Amino acid sequence: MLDHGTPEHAADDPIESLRHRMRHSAAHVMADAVLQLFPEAKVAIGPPTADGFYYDFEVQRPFTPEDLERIEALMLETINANAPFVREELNRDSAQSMFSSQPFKQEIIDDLPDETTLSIYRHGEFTDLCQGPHVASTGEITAVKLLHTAGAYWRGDETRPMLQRIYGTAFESQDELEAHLERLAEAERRDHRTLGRQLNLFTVHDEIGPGLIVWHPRGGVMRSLIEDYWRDIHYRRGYSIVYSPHIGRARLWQTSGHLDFYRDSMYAPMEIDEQEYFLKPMNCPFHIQIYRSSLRSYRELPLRIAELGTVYRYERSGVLHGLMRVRGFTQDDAHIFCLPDQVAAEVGDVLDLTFEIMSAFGFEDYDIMLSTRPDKYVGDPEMWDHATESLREALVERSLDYGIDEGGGAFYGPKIDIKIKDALGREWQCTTVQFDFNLPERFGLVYQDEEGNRVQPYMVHRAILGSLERFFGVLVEHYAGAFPLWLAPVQAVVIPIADRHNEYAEQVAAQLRDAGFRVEVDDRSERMNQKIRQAQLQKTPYMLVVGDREAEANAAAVRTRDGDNHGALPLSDVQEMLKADLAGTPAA
RNA sequence: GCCGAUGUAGCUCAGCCGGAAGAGCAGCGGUUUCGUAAACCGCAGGUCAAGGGUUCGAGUCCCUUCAUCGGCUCCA
Repeated sequence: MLDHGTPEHAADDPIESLRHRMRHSAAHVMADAVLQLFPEAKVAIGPPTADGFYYDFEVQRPFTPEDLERIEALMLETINANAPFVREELNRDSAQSMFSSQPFKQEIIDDLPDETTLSIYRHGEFTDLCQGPHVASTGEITAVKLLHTAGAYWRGDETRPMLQRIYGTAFESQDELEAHLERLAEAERRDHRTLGRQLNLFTVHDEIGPGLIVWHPRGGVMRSLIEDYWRDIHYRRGYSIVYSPHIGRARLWQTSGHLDFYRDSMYAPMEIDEQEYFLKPMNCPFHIQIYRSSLRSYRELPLRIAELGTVYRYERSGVLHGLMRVRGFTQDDAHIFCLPDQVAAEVGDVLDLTFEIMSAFGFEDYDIMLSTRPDKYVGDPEMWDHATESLREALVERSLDYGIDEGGGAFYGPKIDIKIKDALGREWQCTTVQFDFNLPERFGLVYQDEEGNRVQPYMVHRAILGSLERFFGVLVEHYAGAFPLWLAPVQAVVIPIADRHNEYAEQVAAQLRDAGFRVEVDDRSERMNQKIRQAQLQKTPYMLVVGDREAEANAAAVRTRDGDNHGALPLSDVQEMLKADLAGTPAA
């Protein structure tokens, strides 16, 4: 097999480097086991990945869970045999004959540049084309586990054969492996699709259609809190907030180029008065029409037009995933039209805004990527350079670490993508800041400069949360459904101990509601224990237990969802406690 | 779209070799009025995803479609 390059950080970190070699070696041992059980199997590639390894095979029938058990058992035998990994270099001809029965290996050999030194690694009876590196012997694969199987195209190309991939992972100790499996289990417990149902936040329905979300009252409260905060901060940062329709005539999408280049992702047109209309897959053309609604002066720029714009895109059925990948979603979209000498400051402002917003939602770790001009591009190369420089400048000015994806920009402009890291360290793509040299040209955007010349403005497209649906999904998983007080759909539930306390419970709730809190009363004829359990399961931040003693004292016994019982507090103190909890949040 | 798995009550799931559709939770009715994570009794609830086929007989076997899940590819 082929090494696809050791990640640079792996070489620096001894543990990562060991894991990398161990997993790579485990992939060999797995292929060995598969060939013993399925001698007719054709092997493809089997690299280590960020947290494990896989190997792709072409086999007569897909692997079953029982197959995985047998393969894993055989792997353990090989590991126990502690067979050394032996590297050998060889020339192209002997490699070809060695792998004469392995067509994928032959293709790999054929595609390698002539000057490449071919090498193989052996352990026991098994030999694989491979650059290495590996551990010294199979016994050094300390803790290994096969996880699941999946289909995967040969070389990721859907016109090539579908292979069967087996995923597994390996660690330097059994403890580390178990910790990893525990992280996977924790991720499953946090799954926003499960929590979304349990906490009654949203659902998807067969009857409505795949990838289309309905937000329930509790999810709806949270969404409006997010939107309110978003609007407020955008107004304060000099954005104008607009609204645009969900459909537009074919001509608009013709001009924008979407019909030529994006049609596969658009919902089919509807015909009205012999005119074709399309559901919008993007908001840009509408914002551009706003820009074009008058002749713009340089004095008006920068013009920042923002919208929580709902778009519809046809996503292939196999890629839909809860809220993370849907067909109808709302982008927190904005388009900034500006002068050349405003570009750097505008980009910087977007970055600052991003970090402020993300931090409000508890995200503090980022992975930033700058993508530069690809081979095929539109627009003036000088404007490209200026734009790319301004992106870089904004990053450097803020001393931000960032990677560079050379040539990874869109055909219409360079961009910065920001991934946020959640509580489990998983990365989510949300924020994107992209220059666009295509649409201003297509729509003939201009402004009039000091000398009366009509000049094309710079256009920056940006979304910070990305889509409200995806961001909400990330938020659910980040907090595991235990939202901070300012976002919690129900901030406190009042729990009367017996029915005779219902009336007082309502008074408590009414007082807190007057103070602006979202409070419910659990007046079911159930025991207090049941009500507390329910509130815990709903991850309600505050439980206010009221019985005879509290009613007497105009108080409530405060329990927080971490299980702490704070005892009976006067209602005024309860309010203070909640207010203190809101300090430093957008609701403060 | 492709590979594989799955689809049974509102939810989570059992249902063996084809032979009378089940449980827990939720819901509803009643009893209970309780001090920090599940009171008790009862009732109701199903075109077994949809459509077709095989069979004396299909939740169970076969085909098609739809959806979901794990991936591939793509992406906010």
